[in-house]
Amino acid sequence: MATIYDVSFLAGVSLATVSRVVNNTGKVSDKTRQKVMDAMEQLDYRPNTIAQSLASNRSNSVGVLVSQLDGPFYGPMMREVESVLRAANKHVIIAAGHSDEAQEKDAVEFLLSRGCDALIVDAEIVSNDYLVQLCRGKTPVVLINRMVDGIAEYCVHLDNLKGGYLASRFVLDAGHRQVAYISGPLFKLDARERLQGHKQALAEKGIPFDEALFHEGNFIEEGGYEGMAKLLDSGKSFTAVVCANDQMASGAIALCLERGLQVPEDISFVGFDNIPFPRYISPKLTTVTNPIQSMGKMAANWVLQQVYDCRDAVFNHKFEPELVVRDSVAKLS
Amino acid sequence: MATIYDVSFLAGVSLATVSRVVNNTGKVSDKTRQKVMDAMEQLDYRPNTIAQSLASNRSNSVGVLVSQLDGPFYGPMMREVESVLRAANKHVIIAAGHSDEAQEKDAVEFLLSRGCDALIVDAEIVSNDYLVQLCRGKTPVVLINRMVDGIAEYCVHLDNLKGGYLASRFVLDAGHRQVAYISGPLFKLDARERLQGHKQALAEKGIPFDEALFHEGNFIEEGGYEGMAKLLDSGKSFTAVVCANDQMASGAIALCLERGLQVPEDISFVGFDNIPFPRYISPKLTTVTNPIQSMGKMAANWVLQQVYDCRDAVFNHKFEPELVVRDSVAKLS
DNA sequence: CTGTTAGCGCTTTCAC
DNA sequence: GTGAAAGCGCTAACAG
Repeated sequence: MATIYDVSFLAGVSLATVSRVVNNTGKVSDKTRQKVMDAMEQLDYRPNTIAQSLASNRSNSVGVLVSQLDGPFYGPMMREVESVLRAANKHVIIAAGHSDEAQEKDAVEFLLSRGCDALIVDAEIVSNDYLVQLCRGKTPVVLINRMVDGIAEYCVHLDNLKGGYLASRFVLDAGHRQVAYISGPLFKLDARERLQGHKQALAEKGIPFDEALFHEGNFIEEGGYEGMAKLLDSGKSFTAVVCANDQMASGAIALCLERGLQVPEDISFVGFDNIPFPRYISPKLTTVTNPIQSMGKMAANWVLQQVYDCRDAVFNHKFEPELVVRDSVAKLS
Repeated sequence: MATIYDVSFLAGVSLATVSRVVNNTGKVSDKTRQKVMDAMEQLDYRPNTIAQSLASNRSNSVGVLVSQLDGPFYGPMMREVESVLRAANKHVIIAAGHSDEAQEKDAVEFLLSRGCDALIVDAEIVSNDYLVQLCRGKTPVVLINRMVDGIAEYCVHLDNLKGGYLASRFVLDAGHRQVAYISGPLFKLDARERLQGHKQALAEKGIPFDEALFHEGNFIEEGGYEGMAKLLDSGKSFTAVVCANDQMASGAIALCLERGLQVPEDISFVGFDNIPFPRYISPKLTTVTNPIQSMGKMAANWVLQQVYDCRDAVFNHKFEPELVVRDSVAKLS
């Protein structure tokens, strides 16, 4: 692999000049530039980015921490992040936290020690204090899917409460009065917020929240499936189920179909997230959008702006969910 | 940020000694080691990985190229890759090729110039020649989902032909004789191989391949949906559809349900890949497994072994698909 | 077992 | 406009 020395020698100029044309910085005469370009071409020179990083104290890489790499949720977000960042020639280093505190912290350390110029973090477990500390650190950080007091300016998040409210409100407006709720794991903030939205919608209609119609799931299909079984077996009657995400809704619907229940004739369903798949199942799932792609893009652009001062986007902190009405809720009234 | 100098000064030892304890290489007396450890602790020293890389000519990072970051397919693979590699303290740098030749090449360049110690590549478009060239290069490469003559030892792939055969064979054995086929885009090798398996199964039963019952889709839901519409509208009759992946099968089934067709009573379906979601739709999709996770894990382990000489796994090149029988195929005979 | 000493390949003042 | 030279923080002979 040719080095900058080889190029400077071949072109008959100094190191500094080669560096200038490589980085397109400083003034270089056209003639010199051409000589350098030719030499680079001839040697198939490509800068050693490691050396660049060491010398310039910039790694040109940004670390992304998500809780999982699989599943329908983070893929679309990462897609946007990668796409924005690579267009700007920045590297994306990924790490997964797997919803485990030690792993999350470990991943952050890992990314930090890698010398990432910035971090995009979707942390589920670590404490607010830890995040505050992190944001106060030297490396710029943007937090996705989380709103932490005191560092709100680094947070990009969805109004989950409103989303939960919209979902439940829709079911209620359709005339349902006995509404079950399959929640995400309550150690996750978004799960708590969505539940809170549900309770708020209930309260507005003067319906008391009934613990017997509540199940704490895990945000994946299995959890919805099991939760639904529990709910059904409890003997409590209900005509609709609000699920804290689409994956659990799918699992729950699957169980209903297995037991010969019609959706939405016998039981209505609402989901959350608007992931791609449920559009293709029957009945099409009514749900609430979660603009995770936009959030990913926003985070990436913010990094670009803050760290590499390219572009200048307005930083939108709070994203609004919207109801997507499809076919899984029956009108009762 | 403390440097190795600070540590060596505080501990009263040389740079080399500090380096030795950091890397756990060479012999260091317990007493000295302890002094160094204390100093590191006290200074909250963390090695600068960029400098390490430059000096050791190793980046401790491996590049992963996939065609997309979203979708149900690559997530599980990346999950395994990340998990294996991070456990070994290696960084995972990702890039997406988006099924575009320029972008794929670009991504490879990108990863290479980053000084990745190895590459795990799922390239769909670039030519075999390009890949041969790449594999002959200095950086070790493992190719996923592709079998290229001459560099077979670097390939990890699925026997797609067999998979296609299994799917069609099952439908045929169930008594279906008019079988439509919704293919993946034929510029992709796996799509071609699966189709070939289909044709082989057909041939075994003495059934001629009928162009009118064939649709070239795009491996995503929309393609299945549209292909199904085309097939249905063509007026040709058929009792089963073999889809080259589950996503298209889902789209196709969705269209059937919209049109009031029963699955599998009116039309039977088989998919391919065994992605998580379709297990939760109705009817549960009969499909063929694609052990993409195992392939990811295998690739990562190979890298570990080859590049970092840890572990010693047997390198399994060819993975076998298996039929998963669920409820989407009706028995006709 | 420990220290000395060159670099790794590039950026970046500071002169000229 | 261009060049000289001093590092960036660490590894890896080599010597002792």
